[in-house]
Amino acid sequence: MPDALQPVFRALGDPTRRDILRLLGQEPMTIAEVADNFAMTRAAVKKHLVVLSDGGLITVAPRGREKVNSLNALALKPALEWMGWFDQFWDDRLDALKTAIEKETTDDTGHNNG
Amino acid sequence: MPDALQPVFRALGDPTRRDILRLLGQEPMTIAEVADNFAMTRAAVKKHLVVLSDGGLITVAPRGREKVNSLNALALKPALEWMGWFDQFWDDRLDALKTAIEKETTDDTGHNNG
DNA sequence: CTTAAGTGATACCATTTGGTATCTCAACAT
DNA sequence: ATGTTGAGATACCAAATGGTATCACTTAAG
Repeated sequence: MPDALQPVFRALGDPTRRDILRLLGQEPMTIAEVADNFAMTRAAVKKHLVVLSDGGLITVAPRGREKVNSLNALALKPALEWMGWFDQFWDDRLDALKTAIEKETTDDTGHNNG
Repeated sequence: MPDALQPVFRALGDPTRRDILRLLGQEPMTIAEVADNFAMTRAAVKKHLVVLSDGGLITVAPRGREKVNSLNALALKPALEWMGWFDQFWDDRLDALKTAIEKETTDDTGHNNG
């Protein structure tokens, strides 16, 4: 898959969807609850939720006749890591430091602490 | 400005534009040089470059009759910082640690969540 | 069963988007 | 001056996008 993070960036490309993510960061919500925070119909919000779900940014769980949408912030990591590639242009000194550290740890478990 | 980072996310929403950014990360290029790396016309690439420039992700400098496009990775920071808000959902333990440190200075009630 | 509430699925619309084709302008080489 | 090359500007097109309206389905409540 040449560009697996396209659905993520695609989902982040709309301000309403970014707002929805922040909203769901507070607490899981049904479609109606989410839609109550925006000046558009439930159907429109639902479309945004589909795009978000398509990008893996939210998970949807049925609760009776409702659908509870929960944030899955972990899906943001690929996009964040893609951006991380550009760190080298922000601060070369810090990048040199990281490179030096990486040379010491030839382990490939991919531990990524901040 | 309610959403100043919209142009940035908008620019990142297209895979071609993300590829262009990586490409310009190697070295500044003219429009023709950039277009030489994609299976589309110069005009199409130019449009992408306009979007990227609109998001501040690249800078354009004339050199003779050519236009040299250079990466401006610093413009990614607002988007990165927006994503940083979701760090709290990635690693609760780290967040709890940070919270604990903050509590040391405020001497709040010892309300610990498991 | 009947009714209401929450959701899913279409159909439809206006606008944006990604792309090409084409023309013109500016700069370099001869 | 002339021809060539890089780039800007338009016009144009097909497809995607964001949104509404509407209807069907499912679940909860009487």
